[in-house]
Formats: sequence, structure tokens, C-alpha cells
Amino acid sequence: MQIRTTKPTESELDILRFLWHKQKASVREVHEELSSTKDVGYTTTLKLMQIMFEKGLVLRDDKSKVHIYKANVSQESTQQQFLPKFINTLFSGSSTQLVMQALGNHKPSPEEIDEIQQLLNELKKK
Amino acid sequence: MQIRTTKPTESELDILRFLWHKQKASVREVHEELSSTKDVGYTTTLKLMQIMFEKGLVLRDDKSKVHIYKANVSQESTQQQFLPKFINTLFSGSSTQLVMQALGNHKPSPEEIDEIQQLLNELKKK
DNA sequence: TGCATATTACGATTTGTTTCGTATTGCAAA
DNA sequence: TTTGCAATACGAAACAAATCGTAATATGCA
Repeated sequence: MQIRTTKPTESELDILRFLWHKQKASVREVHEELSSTKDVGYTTTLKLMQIMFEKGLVLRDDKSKVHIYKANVSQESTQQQFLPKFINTLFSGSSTQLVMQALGNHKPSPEEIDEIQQLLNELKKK
Repeated sequence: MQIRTTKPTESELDILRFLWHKQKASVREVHEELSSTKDVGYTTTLKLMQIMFEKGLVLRDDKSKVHIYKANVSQESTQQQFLPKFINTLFSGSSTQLVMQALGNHKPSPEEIDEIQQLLNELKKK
């Protein structure tokens, strides 16, 4: 298993988020999305994506003029990259504390509750 | 309810983490802790804490020569400040997905499982 | 073909964060 | 009271991230 060295920055994560959702996208598409939330110029988005390419965070197809990008790091592995530190600094290292907060905050649907309960039963058995 | 504007940086969170744990601490105590993990000079820690004071993230008692600092933002409110964005960018906005990851990753104790199950039952009732 | 337009390339600036060197200050022990 | 030590104050450098202006380039259409 290979360890990833580069940690995406905040802005890079915003871009990855969209790429995870869309699979493939041009700079324009990404920019359209980003600029709906925050005020940022097109070349800024472009530059960010070029940097991400250099870092290996994304792949790109430059066969046609409009380059098409896609994520080169999975959402799951990126979650794993951030979650432990997040739990440590903000939740005293207790994943349970995080879970309680997350659930208390945003009420999950009955189906989701069932899903979590099922997981808990599994964990209990072992 | 008042909105907090300043978002602690990574290093500032490391310091807050310790202050939340210890309630009160001098720069030296904080530095002792930080330098057990990472290689950093004393004045760096001092400067960070002075900046945090200016930002209002910490309070300090400077009655005696050795200033005593304590957090001026609660762990809970800081969790609230980071959690939504964290869930959004990394977990497609699904707190359930986050919960599943966190639980699957680090197995909670039987007591903790009970605690979570209890919360889930509450949520289910409503 | 040649022009208009949208895209990429790239350097430079701005902004934010971390780091540390040096000066100054206050306290306590001799 | 003096001196030495440990702490604070502060400026500036080093580093990192984000932003954007301008130039170069490719494409498709008149």
C-alpha cells in the first residue's frame, strides 16, 4: 500500500469534491461550480488545477484543446488522510465524540439510522 | 448568538487542543507539549500564542511575569465551526457517511456503542 | 485562409502562516 | 542592590497558498 505525501489544500479539496461527484470535468465546468459559491477568477481555478496536476492529485486528458480532468486520489483515501488528525485535534481523539456530534447535529433518516445500528450490532458481536 | 469570525489555523488548533485539556497553561507548558511532537522553537510557540491572544482565541493573565493562558473559544463551538465544512467537502455532505467511516475505522468500546445506540433510539422516536 | 474567441501557460503579486533572532523586561537569589 | 536567568515583545524573514494579468495557442467559422 502506498503512502500519499501531498495533502490537498482547502481550495484543492473544493475542486476534488466536484471531481469526485462528476468523475470528469473541464476547467470551465469546475470553475462554474466554484464561482457559484465564492468569488474567484477563471484563471485562478485554472492555475489551481494545473498545480494539482503537477502534484499528481488529478489526471488530465489534453488530447483536445479543452483539457479534461479527473481525480487521481479517491475520496475514501482522502477521508482517511484527514479523519484521524481531525478527530485528534477537535474531538480529543475520541471518534465516539465525533459520531455523537455529527448525529446530534444533523438528524439522519430512518434508513440511515438502521444502517448505523446494523454496523453497531456487528461491532458489538466481535 | 454570536458568530465567530476568526478560524484557528492548524498550529493554533494544536495549541487549543492542549488548552482545552489543561484549562490553564503557561507558554512553556504549551511549548513542552508541542515540542514533544514537532521540532519547533520556544519563541515560535510564544509568538503563536500572542497572535492568538490578539485574535481573541485565548485569554491571558499577565499579572505575574509568567503569563497564564486559557482558551477563549470552546471545544464544542470550534467543532461546530469545522464539522459542517468537513462533512461537505470530504463526505459529500452526508454525516452518516462520516459516522460509518469513523466507527468502522476505530472500534469503539461496548460502553460507547451503548451510548450511541441510545442516541439513535432517541432520534428514531421523534 | 484569416479572424474572433475560448483556452491554456506562466510569471508575479498578494495574502496568510510559521519561524526565529534579537532586544527588552521583571524577578529572585546571592 | 546587583546580576543572571527566564520570560515576553517585536520585527522580519522564510515559506506556503491563492489570485490574477498578460501572453501564447488552438479551434472553428466566416
